[in-house]
Amino acid sequence: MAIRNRKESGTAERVLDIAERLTQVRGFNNFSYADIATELGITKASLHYHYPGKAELGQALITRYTERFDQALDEIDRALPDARAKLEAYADLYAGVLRNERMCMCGILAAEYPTLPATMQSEVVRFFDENQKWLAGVLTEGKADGTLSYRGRAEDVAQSILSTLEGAMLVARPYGDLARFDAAAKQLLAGLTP
Amino acid sequence: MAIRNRKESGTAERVLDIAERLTQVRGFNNFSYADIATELGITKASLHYHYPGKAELGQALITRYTERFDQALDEIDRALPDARAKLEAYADLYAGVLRNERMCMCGILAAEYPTLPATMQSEVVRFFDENQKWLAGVLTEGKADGTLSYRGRAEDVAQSILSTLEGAMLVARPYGDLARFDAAAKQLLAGLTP
DNA sequence: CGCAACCTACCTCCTAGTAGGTAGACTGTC
DNA sequence: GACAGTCTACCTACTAGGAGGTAGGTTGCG
Repeated sequence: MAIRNRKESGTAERVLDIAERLTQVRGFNNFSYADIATELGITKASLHYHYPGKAELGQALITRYTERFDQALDEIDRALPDARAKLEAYADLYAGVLRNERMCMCGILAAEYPTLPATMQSEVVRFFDENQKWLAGVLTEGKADGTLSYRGRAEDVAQSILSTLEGAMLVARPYGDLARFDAAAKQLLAGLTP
Repeated sequence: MAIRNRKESGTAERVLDIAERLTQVRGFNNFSYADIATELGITKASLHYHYPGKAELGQALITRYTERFDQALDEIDRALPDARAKLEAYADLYAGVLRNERMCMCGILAAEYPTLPATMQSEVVRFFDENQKWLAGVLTEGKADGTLSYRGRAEDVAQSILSTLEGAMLVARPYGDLARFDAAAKQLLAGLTP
């Protein structure tokens, strides 16, 4: 296959790479088309060719992010034996984002939520929903295989886990301190240990 | 005392009221001097009389917020008998903010952290530090009076509690669902029950 | 008077977005 | 194989509007 996959090497995708980083570091409202254009070495007008408006760019951003996250969850499901190991890998997914001095994209978009275009808002909620669904599945599995223990509905515990990890990222970033995140994650896991 | 406390009824304070609400709903970068001026019925130029720049306004915002939060913590300390009740009241402090469809100010500022003026950045960290210090005190007290139980250092658990509550607010807001926050808070408390 | 608290009238810079054009690669037809 | 038409990916040059901020004047009160 000599045909280059445009999706992986083309300008449109490189725009997303830059916009993704800027969003995760500064937030969706705190970078401009000019920032991307300068970094890419093209003009603002060319950006509008690829993404007619910032709303469309934003939607493409979340869609790709969610897809990749889903893939990562699939890989965890395939690679790891028990529910507890899956949960640890999930927390490490978040730690990895923080290691790059970024915040979870949907976490930062949640902070900006009321200012986002409607299309982006529903995608953010969908991201959280999917994560919680996956987590609830892992929790149910963990109760069955005996590697996890909790009281109440799996859905509620899943919400709580998601909240804790998003919050831990949020608070850890101003400190620039990964240990801070790890402490919260460890505490979380400890609370689910049989 | 016929002397009206300017700090409580004057324009400067009303500016802070509006800026505070706008910050907690939309973020510090997502409102303008014009927004405040329009709502207050004065001109932008007058705002600059009270707060020379947005950085100064922002600092005044955090300072007042932190002061009030500290007062609330003092009241909890005075009014409530045991550590567990204090912790519940602390979580309810957050729920109250969410009930007003707001996010914790320092939580939303943490999301915007890299874009904030340096003076505001250190105030945000100070807010978190003070909260964690207070929480660590309550946790130590709870271990002594037998109303709370946890493993590891009180400081680490305090970090974890703060993260969970901030995260629960962050995630609950897009859903406009207070129950979502309560579920996470309840889960948190359950994990600290002896 | 003197000062606090406002005002009008501006400025500069940055924002997303648009209009219209172009080089060059691709495609279909004779 | 050549030419016409079309498409992709960019460009220059521009717009309206909004951001924070400033200079200097006015008003009313102790």
